[in-house]
Amino acid sequence: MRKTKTPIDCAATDSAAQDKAPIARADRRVTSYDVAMLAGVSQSAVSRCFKPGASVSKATYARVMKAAAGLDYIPNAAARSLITRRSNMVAVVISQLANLYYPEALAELSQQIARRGKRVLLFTMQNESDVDAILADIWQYQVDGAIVAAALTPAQIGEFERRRLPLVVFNRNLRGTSVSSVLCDQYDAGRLLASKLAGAGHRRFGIIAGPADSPVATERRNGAVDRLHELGLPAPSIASGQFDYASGAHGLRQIIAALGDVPDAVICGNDVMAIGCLDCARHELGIDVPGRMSVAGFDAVEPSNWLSYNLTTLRQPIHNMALAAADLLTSMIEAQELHGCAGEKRLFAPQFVEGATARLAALPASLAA
Amino acid sequence: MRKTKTPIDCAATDSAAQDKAPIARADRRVTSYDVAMLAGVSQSAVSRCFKPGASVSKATYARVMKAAAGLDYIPNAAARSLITRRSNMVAVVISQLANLYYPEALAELSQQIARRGKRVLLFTMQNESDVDAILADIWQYQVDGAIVAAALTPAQIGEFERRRLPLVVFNRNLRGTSVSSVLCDQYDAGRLLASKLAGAGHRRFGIIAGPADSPVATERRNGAVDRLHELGLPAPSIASGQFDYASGAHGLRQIIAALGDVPDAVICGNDVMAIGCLDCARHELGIDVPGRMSVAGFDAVEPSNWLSYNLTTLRQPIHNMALAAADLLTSMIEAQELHGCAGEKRLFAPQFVEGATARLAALPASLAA
DNA sequence: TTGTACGCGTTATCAA
DNA sequence: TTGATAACGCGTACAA
Repeated sequence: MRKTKTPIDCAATDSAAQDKAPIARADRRVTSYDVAMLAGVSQSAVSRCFKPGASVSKATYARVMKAAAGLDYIPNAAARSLITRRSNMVAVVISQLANLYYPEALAELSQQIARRGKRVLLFTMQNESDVDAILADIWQYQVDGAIVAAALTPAQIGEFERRRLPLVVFNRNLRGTSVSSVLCDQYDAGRLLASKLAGAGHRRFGIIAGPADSPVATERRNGAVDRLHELGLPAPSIASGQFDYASGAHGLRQIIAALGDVPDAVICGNDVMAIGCLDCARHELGIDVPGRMSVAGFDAVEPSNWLSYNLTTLRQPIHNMALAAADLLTSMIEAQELHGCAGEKRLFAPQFVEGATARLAALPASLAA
Repeated sequence: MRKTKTPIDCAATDSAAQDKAPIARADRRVTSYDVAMLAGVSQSAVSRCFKPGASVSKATYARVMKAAAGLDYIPNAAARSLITRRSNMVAVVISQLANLYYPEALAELSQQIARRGKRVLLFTMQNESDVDAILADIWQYQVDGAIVAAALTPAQIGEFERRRLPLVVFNRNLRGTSVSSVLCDQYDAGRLLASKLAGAGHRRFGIIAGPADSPVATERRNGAVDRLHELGLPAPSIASGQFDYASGAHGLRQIIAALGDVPDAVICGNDVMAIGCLDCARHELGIDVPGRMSVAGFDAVEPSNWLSYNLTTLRQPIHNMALAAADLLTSMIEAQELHGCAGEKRLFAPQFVEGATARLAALPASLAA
C-alpha cells in the first residue's frame, strides 16, 4: 500500500452534481489513487480503464468510471508521457504568422493534427535567427515530432536526427538532405508563371522578389529568371523586398525607374506583394492593368480572389499540403521504433489561377507592333 | 544509490564535437543521473545547476555544465512539471483562425507569451460547439492557464474556477460573470460608427451583421441599432451572415431588395464583410461609394488599409490587447497561491479610422435635398 | 554547499 | 482479469 496523504474528501461525490465542490482541497490534485479508493479497486485497475483496449471487466470499468466522473478525475498527461515517452504533442514552428499565407496553413495543420489525437505546441518568431532558441525549447518539451515552416541549417537538421525526433519540413526545399518534407515546387512555379506570360507575348519583365533570406522567394525568382532566359527574352529588371504590401509598390517604382519605362509584365514574390504592385500601378501611377501591364503573384490567398483584384496567381494546395504533412509526421512517429525514418518528399504542383490582372492571349498582329 | 540500468556510454563525450554520436543509445534518454555520474556529483547537484538562483559553487556548476554539454543533456519538462506543478504551457483557444483578425491576434499573443517564458498549446475549432472536447484536453495537459477567444457557457467557466485554472477571455464580454477578460467594447463601437455616419446626415441605414451565435457580432449590431434609434432615425434594414466576404455581398443585395432602394450607409459586422459589400456595390451594382452610399466595417485588418479599399473602420488595438491578455494571465498565474484571482476586465477603446468609403461631412444644403 | 531519500502521477511488468 | 511493485526523470526537504 502506498503511503498517501489524507485521501481526497469523498463526500464531494455525494453532493449534488449541480453544484460540485472544488476539484481538490488545498493543494492536492485528484489522482488515480483517489478514484481507486472510491471505486474499491487498485490504482492499476483505474489506469487500465483509461487505456483503450486494455483488459478490464465490464463491472469494474463501470464502477471506476462512475467514481472518476464523481471526482472529476482526468489522467495527468505529464505523468503519462513520462513513462510512455509519448507526449502527444507536436511542435509547429512558423516564421511569419503575419503573412496571409501561413494562417491558412496553420489552421489546416492544427485541424489535421488534432484529428490524429495530438496537440499543437506553437512556436512563432520574428526573425528566422531565433530558431536555435526555439529548438532548445522543443527538446525540453518532449514533443513527438515537429513540423517546421522556417529555414533550418544542416546543423539544426542534424540535431533532429541525433535526437531521433521525427521532423517534417513545410514548404522549404532542402536539397541534398534526406529530410521529410512537404512542398510545392517553387522553382517550377516561377518557371510556369514566366512561361504563361511569355506565351502571351510579353517581353520586358519586371520581377519583385521576396526577401533574400527566404528560400521560397529565391526559388520563385530563379525559376522565372531561368525560364525567361531559356525563351531568349531580355533579362528582367529585378527588385526585391519583404513579403508585404508596401514592398510591392516600392518594387514597381524601382523597376520603372530602372527600366525608364513601364514593363510588360511584373512577377511578384507573393500575392500580397502583387496586390501592392497592382494598387500602386492603378491608383498611384495610373497604369492600366492588364491593358498596359500584367501583374501576377503566388499563393492564391483569399484577398487575391476579391473582385477588386481578381489576381492572376498560382495556388498552392495548402489543404492537401497540410494533410500530407500531418500524415507524414504521424507515420514517422508510428514507425519510429521499427526503422529510421526514410526522408520522404511530397511534392505538390501549383495550380494556375487565371484571374484578370494579366493578359494571357497573344495580341492580334495589328496591335503587336 | 539508485538502481539504474547501464549508464549512458560516456565515451561519446570524448569523440570529436564535430561529429557527435546519437544522443542516446538504444532507448535510453540522457538524464540528470548521467550528467551527475560524468561530472562526479550527485543528481540533485545537477538539478540545482539548472535552477536559476539555486546555491551551487562555481566549481561544480562549471563541471556539471561541461558534462551536460557533452552529453547534450536537457531537462525533461514533463518530469519537471510533474513535481513543480508548473508546465509553463498556456492554452490558447481560437475559434476562427481563417478570419483575418485572429492571426494578427494570435501572432501577438504567441510573442507575448513566449517573452514570459511560456509556450502556447494551440487549440482551434471549426464550430464553437467543439469547446467541450477542447476543455477536456486542456485539463489533461496541466497547462498553467488559458486564453480563450471563443464563446464559453457559464458551466464551462465554472469548470475553470473549480479547477482553479487561470483564465482570460479574449474579446468576449461575459457580462455578469467575474471572469478576467480583455476586450474592446463592441457595443460602444457599434454606437460610435452609427454616430459618425448619422452625423454626416445619413438617414437610411443598412446593417450587415455577423453570425447570430457570435457575441461580438451581436453587440456591434445592437450598439448601432440602439444609437440610430436614440437619434430618431428610421430603423435600419438588417441582414446577417458569416464573417466573410461572400456574406458582405449577399447582405447588400438583401438590404437593397428589402429597401427597394440603395441605403445611405451600410454598417458591416467586420472588415471582410465590408470589403465584400464594397466590391459588390462598386463592381456588380455600379454604386458609387462613398458618393451614393457609405460603407464601414470593424477591426482595421490589414487589407482594409489597401489603396483599393481604404475602408472607414474601427481599429481594435490588438497589440495592446494581446499584451494585456498575456500580462493578466501571467499575473494570475503568479498570484495563484496567494489569493483567488479577482476577475479583472480590461476594456479597450476602438479607434476610428476615417478611410474613404464613407462620407463623413454633412452635405451642403444645396445638395441635401 | 552538497548528498540522501522521497514523492510527483502515471504506465508497464509480472505473478496470482 | 486483477493487484503489488517497479520504473519514468526530476525537484526539494533535510541532514551532513
